[in-house]
Amino acid sequence: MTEANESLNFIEQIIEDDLANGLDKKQLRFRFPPEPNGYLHIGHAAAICLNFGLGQKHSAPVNLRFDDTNPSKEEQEYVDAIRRDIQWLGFEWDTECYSSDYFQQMYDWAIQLIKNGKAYVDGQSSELMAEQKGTPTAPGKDSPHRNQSIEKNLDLFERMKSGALEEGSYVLRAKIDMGSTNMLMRDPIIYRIIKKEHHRTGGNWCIYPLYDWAHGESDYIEQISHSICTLEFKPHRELYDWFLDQIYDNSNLRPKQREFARRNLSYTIMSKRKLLELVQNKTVHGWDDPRMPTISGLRRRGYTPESITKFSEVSGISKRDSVTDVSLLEFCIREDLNKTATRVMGVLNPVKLVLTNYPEGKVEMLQAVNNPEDAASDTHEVPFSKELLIEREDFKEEAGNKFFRLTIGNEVRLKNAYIIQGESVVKDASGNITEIHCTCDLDSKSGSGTEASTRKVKGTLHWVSKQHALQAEVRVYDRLFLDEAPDSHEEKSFMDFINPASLQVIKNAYVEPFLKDASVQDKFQFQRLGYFTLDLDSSNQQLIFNKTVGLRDSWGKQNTKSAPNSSKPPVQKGIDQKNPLNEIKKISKKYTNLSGDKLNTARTNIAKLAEEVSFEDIEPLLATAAKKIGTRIGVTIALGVLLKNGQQRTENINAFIEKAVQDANELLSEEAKSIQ
RNA sequence: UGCCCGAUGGUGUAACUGGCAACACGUCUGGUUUUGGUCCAGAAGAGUCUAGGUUCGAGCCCUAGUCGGGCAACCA
Repeated sequence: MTEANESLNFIEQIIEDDLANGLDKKQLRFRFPPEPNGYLHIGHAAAICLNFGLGQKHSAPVNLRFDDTNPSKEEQEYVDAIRRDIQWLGFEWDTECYSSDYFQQMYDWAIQLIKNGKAYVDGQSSELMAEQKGTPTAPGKDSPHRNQSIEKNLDLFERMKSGALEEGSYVLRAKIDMGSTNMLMRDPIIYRIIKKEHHRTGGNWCIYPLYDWAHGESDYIEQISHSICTLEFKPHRELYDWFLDQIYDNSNLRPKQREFARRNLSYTIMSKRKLLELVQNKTVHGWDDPRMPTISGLRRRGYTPESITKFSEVSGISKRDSVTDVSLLEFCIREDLNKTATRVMGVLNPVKLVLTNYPEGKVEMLQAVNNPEDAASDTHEVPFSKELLIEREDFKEEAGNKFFRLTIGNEVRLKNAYIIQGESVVKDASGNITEIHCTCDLDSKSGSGTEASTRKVKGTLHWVSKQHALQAEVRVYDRLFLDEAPDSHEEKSFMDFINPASLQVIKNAYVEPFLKDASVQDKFQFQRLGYFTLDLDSSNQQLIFNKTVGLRDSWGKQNTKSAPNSSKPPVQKGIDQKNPLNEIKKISKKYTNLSGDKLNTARTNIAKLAEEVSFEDIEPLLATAAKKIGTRIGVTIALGVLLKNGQQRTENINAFIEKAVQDANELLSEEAKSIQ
């Protein structure tokens, strides 16, 4: 069961309450109900972790149910992708279900509804029905077919089912209340005719139930105790319950629907429809493009299941709409990969470095620790030679002393190797550096234990041996959108905010030969750069890495001038509240909650602030409601200061003080007496 | 001019169900470090949308308002 003081989110609380009120914990059962019309994304991960997490916590089964009631949008490809993603996240479902498996049962219940006079067939146009539906502020009008005979309804419904009627010509509607304040209760449609192959039932049916009819009834059939969905379904709950009322049998468990807020991530979108658009218009290369917020995109990018479940955990569950900063997700993957990723060296933007005093043709194999965070980790060998490649940004001919890298005349350490000193550069005709010449302190080899090897130098650079390095392609990703909430702008489309530089392909990066045998999805830390994952486009001939996420970079941060992805400066929203009167009010409001030192401090602060206010400021506060003790005390203290500074006593003041003196609150009356 | 949700540091969540607002991310210092990473130590940052009310005491309860979101698909 739960730990004593662990705080529960409101969904867990509801379950605890139900259990406390007599629900048998053996009856707990949850479900995750995706529609197979797209890939799962990081927002779904929240729902997956919630439902499966609840299952784990209570040892209760969780069904995976495909909500496949609309054959015009759903495909087997999506079913497969969804199954794969959930399994990859590490969750196991109890039963794999399909709403389509219940079509017959739902149909039978629909007949029952008709026979009970609770449903009717309507043959009006959708335009006409929409018109009759009214608006949120105006009630609807009854359909002319609302009261036609049960026999006629049965007959028409049978003809809908048999395929005798045209697609779109007739629907079955529940007979509820066209005047309801809830639009969903205004005789909602239960069945429509769709003459299209279904991915599971093929051509068996040409009528398909709508969400509201299918979902709750599926929950009931599966005996789901808690049907958890997102907030936009809140108004559906009334209908969910109404439908259940029609078919519910006392001997069964009655599911309940509860809603939580969907999770949004900054700088991306979470709508399956819009993600599909990105795929179809080729903005990205597919649902699993590493820039996509899909589970499969994140996986390909290099995110681990642990990082995603951790993200869901720390993000929490609530009922208010919010946008979680993508930096939290990045923190989660760095945290995981820091502990697990093998450290290697790779140079993305190479420049040649020659060690002038290192013997021509000599090759040394140096030892590199695989992961300093893991004491049990092994080492691997890295070849070292006279000609190396280093990162172009790691060298400047001259630089200030804040630059901890290579300059002419300065010493730096080559990671796992020697300390070197910059001597000279070779440039091409246009002045670009083509070679950097250095001398190497041959006594300073890492791990040799010599005095030279333990010398402190200002910086450490990563490098690869030019003749041994493997050429590799590296794909560097930036956020897909330039706006924090790209689909929140009414006047603009999310497409207007596409980041044109979201993908940078580096064709000629060089990595150490150790990576020759890396397999797809292997994750590495390229030291000083970030975490990289071998992409599935790799072959024996060509290594291709995805940059999963960079290392935290306090140096880069100082140097980038407010690029689009730098956070905005803190807003000084308190500035106009800093006026002394407001401060006094603020402090006063809480005055009676304080005691001891805090009380004294508050009193001193009010008195100090009072020096800066005039009686005109204070005067309106003399009328403060009797109950606002704190404010009255604050006013009294301030008044004391003003009087001391020569403020004339007025009738108002005297009346205020007199009333305060007589107040039951001691703090107040004492304060008032002192200035009486 | 309807109904239903929601409102706590920059962001996301807490607050033992009414007892002097906590955690994480982010930001900023300092220390350690053969990764400007990690790790360690510390700091700044909200008085809980507003106004009334109930209470000895309100972020939690009540009332009204403000702001944000949802609701008029034969989508889910």
